[in-house]
Amino acid sequence: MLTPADVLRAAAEILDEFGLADLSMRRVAGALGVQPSALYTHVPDKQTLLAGVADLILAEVSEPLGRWRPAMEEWAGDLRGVLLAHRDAAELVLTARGFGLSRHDTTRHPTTLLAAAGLPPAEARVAATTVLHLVLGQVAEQQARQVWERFAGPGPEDDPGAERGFEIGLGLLLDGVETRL
Amino acid sequence: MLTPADVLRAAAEILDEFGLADLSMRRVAGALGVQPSALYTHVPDKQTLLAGVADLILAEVSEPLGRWRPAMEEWAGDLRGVLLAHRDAAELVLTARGFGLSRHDTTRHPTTLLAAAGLPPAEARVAATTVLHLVLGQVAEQQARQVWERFAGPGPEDDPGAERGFEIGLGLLLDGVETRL
DNA sequence: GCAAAAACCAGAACAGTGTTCAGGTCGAGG
DNA sequence: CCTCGACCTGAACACTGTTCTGGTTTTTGC
Repeated sequence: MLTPADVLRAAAEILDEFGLADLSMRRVAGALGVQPSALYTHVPDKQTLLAGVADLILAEVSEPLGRWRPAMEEWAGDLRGVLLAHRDAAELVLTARGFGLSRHDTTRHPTTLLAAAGLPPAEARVAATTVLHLVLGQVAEQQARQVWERFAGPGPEDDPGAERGFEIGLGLLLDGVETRL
Repeated sequence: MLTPADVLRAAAEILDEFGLADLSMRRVAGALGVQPSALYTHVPDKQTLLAGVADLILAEVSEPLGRWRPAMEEWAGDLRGVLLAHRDAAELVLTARGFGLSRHDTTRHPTTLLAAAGLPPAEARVAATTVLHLVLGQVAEQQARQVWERFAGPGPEDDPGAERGFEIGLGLLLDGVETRL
């Protein structure tokens, strides 16, 4: 017998192994040894399935405490690491947020972190989502390059310039936050 | 007789009118009074078509000059306005950048702007792409909400909070740039 | 001017997609 | 016991992007 959690897990494994483009309902069904139509007893449609997988991934990022700046740096770095650890994760999260049926409130923790540091609530919320967009944008671009390199690339070079760029961009934004305190 | 520009224009019109989800090759062909297979004489595949439409949209944003900060604010605001003027434009540009076959170098102008202001070239490039990601992320989220509101929403409320959030986020980032000068 | 080549388009087809629907099987509740 | 509901199969629908065969038209080379 199948459960919604089984379907989610199977979809997440297919995502990691074959990527978002090859994540079809038929493939998920095949991995579970079942007919495609059987999935719809546990999942309303593909969009909510994808949103569930996105939430599953986002649940992996930790919620560090302490002084606001190192905590924010750690949170952003952890988010980046989690996204990079799953194939096409950034694009998935972006589109899942687009569907609007993601249960995971990604900006909750960083918002409280910045608000506790003394930033006005409205600015804290905006700053948190800005950090999120920065990370999502950078990782999406990096993973898109990885897709392209899967066709013609020589090997999986880790591209340290990407991490350096991430740190610089995040530093700029957090410096801007610091002027507001 | 058809030209590649005709196909691009038709695709752009369908995007504005029906959205990215309904932008199919068959629909573009239908709008041009032609069979779907006829498109492939002028366009190699759908991905490059979408990239071309994205470039068409991005070509609309102006390249203001002058003191770096107001110029950056104007550029970012113009980019946001152009993206908001075309349905699903943010998602389109994000995925088109993902394909990597977009001819338009979106960050060229803001990078030179910041470099001319005295920012080190590496930081200038990163800061420019960070602003781009900020705008793309915010607009993508806003347009995703618009898609959802097309089903259940009462009317197209313009949501001034989104523009306010954009200004705050951009201000934070540019303040961070200012500390680097 | 004429033959050869290229460009252009129609129509059918292929393999695949998400989703729905009519049956059938099986375990739990009244 | 027997019904009801959950669960799954298998077939089907309406699409999608793309390719191939063929025919027509235009351009090119001599």
